[in-house]
Amino acid sequence: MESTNSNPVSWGEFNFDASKEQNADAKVIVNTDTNSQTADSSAQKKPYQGKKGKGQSKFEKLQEQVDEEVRAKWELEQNTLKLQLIEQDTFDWKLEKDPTKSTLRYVGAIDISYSKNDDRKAVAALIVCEFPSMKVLYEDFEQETADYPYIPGFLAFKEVPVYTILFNRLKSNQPELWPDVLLVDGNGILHNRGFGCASHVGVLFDVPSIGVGKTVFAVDGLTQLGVKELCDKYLQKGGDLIELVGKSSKVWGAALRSTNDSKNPIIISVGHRISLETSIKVVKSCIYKFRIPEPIRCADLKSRSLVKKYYDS
DNA sequence: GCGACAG
DNA sequence: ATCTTGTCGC
Repeated sequence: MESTNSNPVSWGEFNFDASKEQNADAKVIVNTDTNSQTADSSAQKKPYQGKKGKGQSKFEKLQEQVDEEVRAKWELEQNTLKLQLIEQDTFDWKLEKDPTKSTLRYVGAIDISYSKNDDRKAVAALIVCEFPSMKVLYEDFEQETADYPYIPGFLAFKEVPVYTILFNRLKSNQPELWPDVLLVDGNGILHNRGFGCASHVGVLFDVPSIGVGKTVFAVDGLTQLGVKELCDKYLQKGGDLIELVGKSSKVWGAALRSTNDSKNPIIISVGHRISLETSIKVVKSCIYKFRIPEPIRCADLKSRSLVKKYYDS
């Protein structure tokens, strides 16, 4: 009867079993240091390797921080999980009042902030807000030491471990607050393999999810600058939203000018079990007075203040 | 082949 | 992601 979320969750060579976390009051920090840096682990992982040549681009340097083997494994993992991806509304709630359906009630959000002194030290936060009041009903956070640096195209593999802990704790402590929809900082299907962090998290935890980014991930001809130009042109006409259509004519997401005076748009893409149309509605409804949707902003503020408190003070 | 790449 | 200074607006 636990088919919704398997526990423990495993990906790649790792296993995370947050069910071990007994001291699970929300708003209580539990330090789960899963990586004991034993000198002789069988690991062939080479995180945070130093750079090599000097003629390399930033991108090459990033890419070389994990083995070919690891990247191949990650791509396989993404392509496998992608088989479960659903890009349409698969839930029984509506944003509007509807006698035959329930109303959207819980909007979740996750975010991670990193130490300025140590790339690996971070604090992740999980927030659940009541919709549409945006009142915070639940907040939890977790310190972590990341196994890998940020690799474009593989963001999920850096962030999912700590999210797993947070979601398992939510499930065991306050299952009634399980989010109807989850906002993830990062992209959903707007990704070079069509399976960004938001989709990854959505499939893994079987929750409708939406990717909300602050910049454009270049794919299928879409670029930060190109979208920027389109937005400027479109905004002159008074619009607040443009679809992100790639050279292949595929619609990858949408750029939304979320507030009247925001210079840059936010990038919305389908995560899992939701359509782009509904994703846009949800995100718009979660904008309070800032460019970033309130739940994500709360998670961001929370994790940012804690990472400062625990690592940079 | 080269360049471009969420957080 | 993180670091910066000032500046505009409620």
